[in-house]
Amino acid sequence: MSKSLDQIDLKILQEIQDDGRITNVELAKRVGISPPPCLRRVRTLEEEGYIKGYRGLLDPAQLGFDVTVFASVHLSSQAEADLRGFEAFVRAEPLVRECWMLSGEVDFILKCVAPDMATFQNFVAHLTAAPHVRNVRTSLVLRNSKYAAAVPLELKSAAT
Amino acid sequence: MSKSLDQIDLKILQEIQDDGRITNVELAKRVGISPPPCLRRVRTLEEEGYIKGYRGLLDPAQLGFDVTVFASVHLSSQAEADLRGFEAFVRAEPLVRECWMLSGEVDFILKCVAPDMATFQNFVAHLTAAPHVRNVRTSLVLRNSKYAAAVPLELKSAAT
DNA sequence: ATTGAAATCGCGCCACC
DNA sequence: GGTGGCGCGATTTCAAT
Repeated sequence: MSKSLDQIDLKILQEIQDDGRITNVELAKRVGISPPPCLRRVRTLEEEGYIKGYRGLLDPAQLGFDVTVFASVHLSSQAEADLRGFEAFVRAEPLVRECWMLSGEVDFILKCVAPDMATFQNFVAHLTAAPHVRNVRTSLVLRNSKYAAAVPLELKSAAT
Repeated sequence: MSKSLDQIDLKILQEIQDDGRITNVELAKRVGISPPPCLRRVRTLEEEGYIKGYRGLLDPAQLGFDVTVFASVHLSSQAEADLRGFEAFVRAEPLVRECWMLSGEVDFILKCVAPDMATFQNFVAHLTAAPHVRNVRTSLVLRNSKYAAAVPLELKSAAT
């Protein structure tokens, strides 16, 4: 299915990660090939799963979502079925934007976004009452210091 | 600068957040207006800062970045200058993809991505030695349970 | 087998109503 | 907010290496 990527593929991924709306013509110019093979490479990268999708980045604060909170959740059970149950719960909760299962003392970390504190507190009440939730610790985000794209491709560009 | 958004604007933002490469023609069809005014709205939303950019989403695991870690960092100083200094440090570190300043007992939470554990551990050594870093606690991500777009616009679509 | 060149087709984007 | 139209980019076909 997926073979090795050459330098051109890596450059394509880097450009697309940086600007999801770059035109194929411009992309081809930047990576040093002509548009048709460039487009074929992009399609292949999409099909093979390197590119999972494209998103517009919205500004939560400007849209009235002033409250961002990280929540650490500890469950009373680590049985796979219970973990799956908790994942289903957070997937159904619009306020939860990201959920990561962790090793160590905390089982899950949630990134939550809400229009105001009251809405968030109401959600925390639901969260605390969810099955097998033993402990919830929340930390309010004061400000975002860095928000880079998901993959540090520059670490790989150097390698062959 | 920014006024209130109507239902059409919200629908546009939702579609763009979901698919950053949607064509203007398709977008116009979905929100129920013709392409030219639709494009004008998008440009306005971009200029006013509701849309901050567009990104392709890459799959870290498929690209050989198998290690995702959340790091909690506690500083020995909360002076603004020292906070800014720490922010400058993480912005220069490719492994750090996100950094959030928090209220409560932890000062910062970092989302880090690395190709392997050795690379990450090497980074932690640098991090621990950074100015005013008192304490670092790391949690390895076992799996990602949810990764939604940044803003839960569906919470606002209902409102007028 | 993969690239690049040419040609077609649809979209982005500007005019104006 | 809608209509019309021009030019560019996306996409396919095909020749060439």
